[in-house]
Amino acid sequence: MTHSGARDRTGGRRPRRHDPGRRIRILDAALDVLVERGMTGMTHRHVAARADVPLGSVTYHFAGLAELQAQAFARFVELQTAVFERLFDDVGTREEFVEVLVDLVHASPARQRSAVLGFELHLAALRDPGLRVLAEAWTRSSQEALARFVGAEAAARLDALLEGMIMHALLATGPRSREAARAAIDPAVERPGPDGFPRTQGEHHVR
Amino acid sequence: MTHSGARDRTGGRRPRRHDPGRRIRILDAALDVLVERGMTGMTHRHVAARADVPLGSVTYHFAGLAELQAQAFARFVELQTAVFERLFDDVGTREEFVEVLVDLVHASPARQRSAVLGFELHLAALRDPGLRVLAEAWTRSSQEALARFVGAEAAARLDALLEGMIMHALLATGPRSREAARAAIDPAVERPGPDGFPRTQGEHHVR
Amino acid sequence: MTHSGARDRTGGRRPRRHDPGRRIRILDAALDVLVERGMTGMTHRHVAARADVPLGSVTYHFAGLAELQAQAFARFVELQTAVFERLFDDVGTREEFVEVLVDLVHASPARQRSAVLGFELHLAALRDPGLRVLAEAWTRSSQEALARFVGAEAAARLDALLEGMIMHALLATGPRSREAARAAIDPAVERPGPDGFPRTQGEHHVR
Amino acid sequence: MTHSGARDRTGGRRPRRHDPGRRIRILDAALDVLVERGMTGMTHRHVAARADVPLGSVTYHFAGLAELQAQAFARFVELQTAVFERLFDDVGTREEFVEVLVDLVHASPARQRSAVLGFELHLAALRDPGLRVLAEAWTRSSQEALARFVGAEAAARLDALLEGMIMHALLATGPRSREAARAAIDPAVERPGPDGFPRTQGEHHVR
DNA sequence: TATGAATGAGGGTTCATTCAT
DNA sequence: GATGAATGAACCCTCATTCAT
Repeated sequence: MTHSGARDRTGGRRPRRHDPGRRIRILDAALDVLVERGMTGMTHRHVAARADVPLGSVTYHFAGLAELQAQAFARFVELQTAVFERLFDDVGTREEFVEVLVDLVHASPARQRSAVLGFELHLAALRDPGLRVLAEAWTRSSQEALARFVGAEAAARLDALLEGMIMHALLATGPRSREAARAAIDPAVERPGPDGFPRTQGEHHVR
Repeated sequence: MTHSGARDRTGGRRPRRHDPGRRIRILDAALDVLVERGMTGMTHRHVAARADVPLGSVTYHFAGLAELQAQAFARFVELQTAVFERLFDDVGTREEFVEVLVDLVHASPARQRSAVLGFELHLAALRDPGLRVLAEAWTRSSQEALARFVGAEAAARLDALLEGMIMHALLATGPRSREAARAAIDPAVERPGPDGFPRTQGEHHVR
Repeated sequence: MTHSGARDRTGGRRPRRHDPGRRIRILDAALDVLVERGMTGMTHRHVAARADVPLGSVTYHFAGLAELQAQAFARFVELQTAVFERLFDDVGTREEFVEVLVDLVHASPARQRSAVLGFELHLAALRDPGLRVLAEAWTRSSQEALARFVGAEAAARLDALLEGMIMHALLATGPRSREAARAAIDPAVERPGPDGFPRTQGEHHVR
Repeated sequence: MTHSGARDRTGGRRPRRHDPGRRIRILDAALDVLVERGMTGMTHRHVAARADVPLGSVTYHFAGLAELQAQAFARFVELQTAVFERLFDDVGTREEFVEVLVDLVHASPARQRSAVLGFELHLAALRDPGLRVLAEAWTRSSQEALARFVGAEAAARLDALLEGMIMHALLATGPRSREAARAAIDPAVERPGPDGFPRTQGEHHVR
């Protein structure tokens, strides 16, 4: 098995001559499949069916399954980074910051989707170095977004706490109370120093 | 063509000796495979090869792949619960408790293994209600172990934090510093009340 | 494949030491399975499940699947011959004879069962000479039973007609009218000669 | 282990040329297998071997074994209907008609083949409603062909008689005498009415 | 004696991938 | 450029049969 010329796993978009939307549609379909059936179910055929394109179209646009997966994860990280950034756009006070984080761990369908994809990425990255850079990029961007409001170390801690809480929330049968979530998150958010809140203003152009 | 149009299957030739304990060995092999190749690689063949038994032996002992997976996860939860319990056997002070938790998030190979299995279980449970009860049992037993030293709510928070940190540690390329880990964990462990530490003494026989 | 010592396909009952009923129960279960799932479904396991005996019990009492099938068919022929004989026990007149035959082609559940088994035997016998003697025995006994009332040639014709009608009746969706059946059968039954009806009296001890 | 934990299937190497007509060849091979090995032997692998195509080719062209069987039976009915029609093309008199029918029950190899297929279809249809319509179509077309020469009720009777005789002929060890067959068939064919023979003239374009 | 354990063949099916069109 | 046909590996699973108990 020669890996059949997949570039560096995330690059190399290849054809794109016309109908450029099709490539994106396939990637989004791949993420849908990933959410619903897991890595095990991520096959050319399932993706093609989901994207409503012929089977050949998937193999045509992507050099192999591994590349399709890598690019799908890349798209996920890209989209998710933007979403995560925007999440804090209206945050002005510490209370608002905490409130957004509490929302974060509550499993709306959209949240659920991205959480599942994130965990799939994490697990896949454990065994595929090519995906590892994506996972790290995602973690870094998350922590950078948090670091607009708390210190770097606190951001890392907070990120870990949120990740664990989200995982627990995913599996919880009954809806978790916001109060419990807030009680967990609030202490992990630093009190604002004399320099106000948020800590750092300005540049948060991720990537 | 033989004497009849009947199914011409000829039976096996060399049945191996009676081998009690084979079931368990298959389950352990299944967990090994799960760690190394993920859910995607968890096939009858890989498991059989890992356990060094014929393919038919795996299908003989387990009614289907789903049952093999479920029982493998069940064995993981059972083993891990005991391990987790024992982790705190020698803990007498708050400092020792924190130290054990810091160890926990540092990725020794054994830790890494159980962490990966735990995350795989979490993800699999999302799509399989039958596994959900196992995942919940695992979470509950973890939190109960922690709750010997901190309150129930704190235990839940601590568990989430640890889970997130372990996942981050799994993916981190360089080794994390113990100090950073301690700085994250320590504040999440309640100060002992007037009733000393640990909170609850005595019986922690997990069943 | 050496046929593993099956006697002459129909003989050789083998153990019968105690619980002699079990062997019969297995054969009857085999016929049940044959009716419901066809030759394709006639497996040791299905038969064992149907007879409610352990799998090993089936392989123990029968030297191989072919022998089980052969003996099951033998039992069918034996039972069916007796049933067919008895069918005409109360027949005294030509009209009664025709009426019994009309009943015969009407698919009561019991009829349906034996018809299916008969056709399965026919088809299986095409490819297995060992079964062919059974099929011939069955045909012969049927025609002999009929020949108590009509001539030998007429019996053969009548038998063929009945067989074809039964097959058609099996597949017919709606219930066939008795009149149509009688209209087909009646002309195929000879008018009684001056020697009365039935033609031959006495010995019909089928063995 | 390669670059990833992904499914490590390597694709095929030497796709053969585009081969229209392969579908049909597979269906014909399936019928051959059905004749020789019965329903029990009708497997993807046997059919593939018979058609001299790779296993994957059979599963590619047919969504499942059931569909392969259904389409094979459909092809049989289609072909056989045409053959049966043509059988009577040169029939002008009642005697010729009877003679053709007598031929019919005599087991030439080609006859044998279609007879076996027909009986297999009958039996399979008993357990598969999807095949039932095919069996009915076949029966109907047979009777319609006969009904060109005799009345509808007589056609049904004649069809049943022929079917039974063919089955008996299939199993008979020695060749049956034509006279016996004629003696059975002739009385079942109506005497031509005043309108001559055949009853209906002209167009017998089946479908 | 009777039965569960064990095994390798083979069952239907899905799949990544290649190639001709 | 884009796609269906084609293929062989591997998938899960069932099976007849043998053997130890």
